[in-house]
This record gives sequence, structure tokens and C-alpha cells, in this order.
Amino acid sequence: MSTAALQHEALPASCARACSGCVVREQGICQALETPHLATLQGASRWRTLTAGEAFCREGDPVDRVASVKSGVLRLSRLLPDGRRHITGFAFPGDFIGLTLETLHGHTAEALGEAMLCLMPRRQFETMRHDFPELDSQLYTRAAQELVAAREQMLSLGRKSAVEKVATFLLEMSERTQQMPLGPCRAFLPMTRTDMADYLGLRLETVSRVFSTLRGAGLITLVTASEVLIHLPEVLRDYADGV
Amino acid sequence: MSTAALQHEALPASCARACSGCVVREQGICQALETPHLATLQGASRWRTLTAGEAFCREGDPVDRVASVKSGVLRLSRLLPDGRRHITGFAFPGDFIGLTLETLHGHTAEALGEAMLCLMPRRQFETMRHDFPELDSQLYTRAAQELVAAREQMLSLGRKSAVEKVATFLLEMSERTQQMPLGPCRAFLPMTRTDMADYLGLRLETVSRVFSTLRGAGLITLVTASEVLIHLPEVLRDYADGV
DNA sequence: CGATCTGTTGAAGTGAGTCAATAGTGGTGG
DNA sequence: CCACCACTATTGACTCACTTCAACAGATCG
Repeated sequence: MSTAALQHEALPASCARACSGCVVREQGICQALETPHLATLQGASRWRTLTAGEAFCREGDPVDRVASVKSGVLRLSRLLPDGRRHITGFAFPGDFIGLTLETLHGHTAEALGEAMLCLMPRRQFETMRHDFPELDSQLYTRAAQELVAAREQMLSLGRKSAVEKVATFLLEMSERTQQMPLGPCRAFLPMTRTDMADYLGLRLETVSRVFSTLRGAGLITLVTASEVLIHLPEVLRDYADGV
Repeated sequence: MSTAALQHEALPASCARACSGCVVREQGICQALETPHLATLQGASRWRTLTAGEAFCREGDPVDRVASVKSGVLRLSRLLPDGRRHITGFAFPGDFIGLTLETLHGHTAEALGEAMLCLMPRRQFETMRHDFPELDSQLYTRAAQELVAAREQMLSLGRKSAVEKVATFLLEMSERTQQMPLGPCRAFLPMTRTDMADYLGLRLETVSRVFSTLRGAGLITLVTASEVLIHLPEVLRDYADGV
């Protein structure tokens, strides 16, 4: 995944529309389709750009389109009646929205910055699943991965301290956004402190305090509020596991 | 699901072994297979009885068999290095173990009481997935459901109070174990207070205190420590959602 | 350059945790 | 049949990690 895709720098116009040249072709669920079938996919899909904060869907909306993230990042959230919010996850380029087969959206999906989606009507999605059974195999694999990630997050939410949660989160974000495997480990944080808090089951002040603690311990440096250098990933890993 | 299956009363010998007469045929993933294919399934699968506390697999074990729960209940848990435990979920009759396609088990699966599993070697499972693509469709559907449940649990772990967590849990257990839709709502709790606590991100003392609170509020009665009558399910629902 | 949003830090409060004592419950064998 | 033991659940008193409330500091932008 490129920094360009993450931060939604304009995609080259030359590859626009063509599924064969799609920037997330390798990561997307559409990778399951043989090249000859891409024409079908291409005919069924449309692009849409979301501005910062704009919602692709809201909790309770009927699911009439599924989507693949081409660039940018979305936050997936749920609300309790009194307004408490929980962020279930973040959708990065290559991630698929609509995996859960619900008829009503279980989550609100909002763009953190500018983002681009590749959309397909749900009806057409179901038709393609029917016509190309290899899609279900791909969707299953993806759902299984999401399930593993969800359970990892449950462990964090249920049994980890604030420091452990934030350390875990930084390593997770570093894995999902890193483009330079060598050199100092870097994490790009496209979300606010409130978003992180709602993802980790903490308050924004607590997240901020933990950042300061980790900074004080020499484990990280905040280049900007949304970019972190991880100096000692192994030690941070120990923090994350409570060692 | 019958009380017999939940509590693992002996299954009738007459239907033993035959997939066509399997007690969880309607719930299991094998429902995707047409009756003529059941012979293949039957040849590949074996039964195994677990005694109370016995493990089907431990975290880190290689996944060399997948399993379908025929009777009894299993707890699926993970450990942090210092011994803190989190229970990710409970597997009831009809549930499938091995959905996540990992090569190493991410969880320990232990029987709460006596339990019976229908086992299949992983290799054979992969062969069947290849030979019968409709299985992947079924597995995908199941994984999608599990994902929805996992995200619901994340909301609970991340943003709900102790009372809300326990109320949510009681309603969930009532749904999964109830056999009498009419009359007073009943929940069977085959796990200990410690198990509930490790599932909800609480301590066993807190779970116990919340039970007393709900009892005091007239919402529930504890018939035994592991059987609850829910007198006012709608009010309990409000408690669960923090209303 | 002021307005607004986001992030940081401090001081005080609280929900759940910890430690500890007691009370049920179920199984075993004398 | 009941006395005993081991295990599980309940309840109380005290503590603490995280929250809440509040003030302030940076960043971003029209």
C-alpha cells in the first residue's frame, strides 16, 4: 500500500476506471476474478470520492451498495442510544465494505480525510457471487481474516491496560500503514485522539497521556500529532503484551 | 437446539454416525451439502467425546482437525503472557471450530461439561472445500455472522458498564439456549462466574455483584447458579443498551 | 489575526478491581 | 446417610486506574 493511497493523493487519470489497472487490484476481493471477467466487474462498478468526514453509510441504512476502498481511510463506528460511540475498525485501501451480508448497515462508515471508493450495487454483487463462485471463496478468506483481527481486538478491549492498548494500536497501525520496512519503524495515524479512544475503549485524555508516557520512556517520537516514529518496536511489543 | 444437546444427555444410538440423521445437521455447515454427498462427509468424519474441562485444542497448536459441536458447550480462550485470560466466545451445538483458516490455533477450546464433537482432518476439509464449492459459500455466511457477533461484543467490551455488559450477556445466552419461546424467559449458563467475567472484561466478583443488583431490581431470579429466569426481558434490554 | 478545532496536562472523582472473609454446592467415601 | 472436602459464589471494605472536569496550548484556516 502506498502513502499516496493512504492520504488520497490524486490517482493517475490514465488508469482510471480500468479494473485491470486498479491500484488496489492485488489487495481487493476482485483479485479472485480471472482477467477476462474483469469486464463484467468494470461494467458494474462506479467510483465515488468522499470528502473529509463524509459518510458512505450510516448505521441502520439499507445496504444497497457494497464498496472497496481505493484510497484514504474510513472509520467504522456504532452508537449506543445515549451517544457513546465505539469504533469497530478502520477501513484502509483494499478493504471491502459489505462483507457481513447484513441487509441493514451495522455501522456508520465515514471518511477520515478525502477517500475514494469503488462501488457496486448490492444486487449486482449478489449476481456476481452467483456467477463466479470463486468470489465466495475469496470473501470467506477475507471474512476469516477479519474475524481473527476482531478477536485480537476483543482481547485488547477486554483484558489490556491503557498503555498496553495504545502500544498494541501503534504496532497495528505501523503494520497497516508502513511503506518502509527498513529504518525506524513509522506509523501514520490518520484519525483523531477521540477516534483512537473510541477504538480502544478509553477517553481521549487517556490516549494523550499514554502517548506522553511512551514518549517519556523513549519508545516513540511524535513527528506530528498524526505521525509516530517507533524507536524500539521490540520493547513496544513487550509493552503491548504486558511483559 | 435442545436442552439435551446443550447438556450433553446421551444421543440416541440409532442415529449415531449417520450424517443424514445428525442432531445438528440443520445448524451445521454441512447443511450446504446435498444428501448424496453426505456419504463422503460421513466417511471423513469421526466423533469424539470430551469430558468436563478437557481441551479440543490449545492456543498455538497446529490446526490438523476441524470440528463441529454436536452437544455440550466449549469455551474459546486466549492468554496474555502474564496469565490474564480472555474468553472470545462459547461454541454451542451446531457451531464450527476451524472457521478462521489459521494454521495454528488462535484459541484454546475447552469443554465446559461433557461435550461431543464431529471431527474431520483439516486436509480432508480442504479437499471437500475444493470438491464442493457450495461449502465455501456456507462457510462465508457463517464467518460473516460470527463477524457481526464479534463486533457486537467489541461494543460491549469497549463502551458498556458492568451492568450493561451482564444484561447484554444474559439476553445473548437466553437467545442461544432457550427452548421455550413462551412463558418466562430463561437462560441456561453452563459456565462459571470466572468464565463470564473473562468473556465480559470484568472480575468474577463484579459479575456476582451485578447478578445481585439485577435480582434486587426484580429483573431476574437465579433458579440455580447456572439457570436464570428473566422476568422483564424488555427492561433488561434497556439495561443492556444503557437506556 | 481571531475563531475553531484538536491535543496536552493537571486535579479531583468514581466504577470496577483487589483482598479477604463467609456461605453455598456437589461429590466422595467412611 | 451424612460428614467432609474442594470448588464456586456471594458480600464487604478498601484501593486504584481511568474518567471527569477544567484550563491551556498548538494547529489550521478563512
